[in-house]
Amino acid sequence: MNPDVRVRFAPSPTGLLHIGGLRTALYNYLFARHHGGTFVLRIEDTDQARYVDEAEQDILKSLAWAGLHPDEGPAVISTDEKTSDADATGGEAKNISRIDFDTDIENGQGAMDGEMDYKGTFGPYHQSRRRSRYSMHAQQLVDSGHAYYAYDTVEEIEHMRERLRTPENPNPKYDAQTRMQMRNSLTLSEQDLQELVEEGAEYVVRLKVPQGETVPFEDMVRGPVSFETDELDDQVLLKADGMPTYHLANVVDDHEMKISHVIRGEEWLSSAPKHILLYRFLGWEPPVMAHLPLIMSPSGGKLSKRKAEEEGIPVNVRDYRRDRYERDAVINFLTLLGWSPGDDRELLTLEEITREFSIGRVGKSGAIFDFKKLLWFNEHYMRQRDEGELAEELMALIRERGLPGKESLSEKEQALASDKDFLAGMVRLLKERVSRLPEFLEAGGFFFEAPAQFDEKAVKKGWKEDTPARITRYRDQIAGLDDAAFRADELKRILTEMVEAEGVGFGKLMMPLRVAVTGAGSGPDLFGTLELLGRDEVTGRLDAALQKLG
RNA sequence: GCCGCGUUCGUCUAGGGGUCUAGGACGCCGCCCUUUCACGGCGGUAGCACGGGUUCGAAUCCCGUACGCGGUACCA
Repeated sequence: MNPDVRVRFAPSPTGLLHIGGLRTALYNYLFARHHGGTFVLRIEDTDQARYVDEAEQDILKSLAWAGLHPDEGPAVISTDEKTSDADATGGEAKNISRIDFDTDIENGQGAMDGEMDYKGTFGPYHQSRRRSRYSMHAQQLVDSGHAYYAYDTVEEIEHMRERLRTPENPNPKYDAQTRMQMRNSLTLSEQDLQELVEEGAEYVVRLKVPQGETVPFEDMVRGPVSFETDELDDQVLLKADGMPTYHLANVVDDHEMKISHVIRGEEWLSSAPKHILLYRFLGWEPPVMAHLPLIMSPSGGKLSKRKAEEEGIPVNVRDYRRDRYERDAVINFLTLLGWSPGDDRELLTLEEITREFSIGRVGKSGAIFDFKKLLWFNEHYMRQRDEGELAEELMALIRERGLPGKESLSEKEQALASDKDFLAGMVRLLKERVSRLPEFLEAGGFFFEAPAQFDEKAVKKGWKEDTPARITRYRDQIAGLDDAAFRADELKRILTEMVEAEGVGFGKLMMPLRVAVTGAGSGPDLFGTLELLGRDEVTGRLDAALQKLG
């Protein structure tokens, strides 16, 4: 147990939580829990232009759904959604403190104005509320000669790039070579500078990257990595709107929040040297870094929203929540996308994973999102669950979105949809045949309503001239059964007796019976289905089918 | 273009010089079970990117090539 281990998940509220983001959060969580450390959630809302209002709530809810409860960070505000609080390791909730930030409310962002609930004492956990710290440290960097003010407009920078752009160098940098040709505190005269300040000209603060240095560091996933400073550009640290860029904010916050390990996606690897430089110039000890391999789309490349959707993969965690994926399945699947316990085990609980997790066993190469495998995990965990529980979820699902392909529910459907025993019966019959909860409704539509049409192929194959007579005889037999006798085994007994007496195969009667009652040529156990439907419903459907099919 | 990172069955991976004629899982195919379809059981298919080294011996170490991915913003 190492209480000094402090990690953070630091999403930007520019959109709904991405499934790849969830994995990053998961690995941070696992690392923290494994070491008995602290899992911090920090909101990196420094990009005003891309801020999405609902994003933060979505992040909070998605993490809660996944069972990854931060020890520190913004508290979940609305609790309208059913979430499982079962934290596998029973991570005790730390005290919730109500903090009032007088100096940091300078940039109120609507609902985030004023007081806010945070867990933990290193807050505020919104970067937009920590502005004064960034400008203070930016100033410190300027004073120590490691950063400078730049007054170039975006147009001027673009002109510089255009001027210098060649086929060999398509993206000229603002660096040691070019900065002396630009308008900044390194090139402008004292007087010009003074004037600019007086007229309140917009400026940014840029990192003054030293020349000819090698920045080596040890990555927990990749081992030794190094970059040349000549390849880096003079990264903007403080934007013209006064907000810090990710690079500054992330370094300042990680230091102030005593983050010991930075575990993030590989897309950050190339900016790691800039961060190392910042730590050095600020006189701080950098945290240990770990860059996780990316999750890839089946067609290659980062699993982007567009790509994923083209390939039928849900990307937003919200999609998984909405379609009632099993939490354990998603976690199990995501865990194994880049990590393995080192042996043949694949079905692992959060508790087991937490116990055994180590960054050392994280792979180095990108992992393609194998949707079919996720489905396999989902089936596994779903089938393990209690039928009554699944029935209740189905009930909620129907209440939320009705039945597939239906505008509204009839009175009868309404009644069935709120009959837990009926739904549990459906679950029992369909459990082994569906991959996701909503599929119960798709595969079991006939439980709610008699078939409007009959599968053509099945009719052609099973409905012969002598069929109606046989169906009628069976119908009449079971119509005489009282409620207690209308049971699967009895219904089967009767049918068996009948086909044996007639000297024909079982399917001769079973098949058309299935078509008549369910409309399809295949499906769940027929006799269980008949029992669940009940005598009156079954005989009614048989009468209707006899009429329609002749 | 430049920089960085990576490369074991279609996919996720085990493997860290000999025990590898490379193991598991998903997928796919076949067989069995069976009232259909599933589930389940059994079996099968398929891989060390390529080329050089090092070594008695390389999937494992080194170099190069190819390919892939990421970065190259006043986005994160």
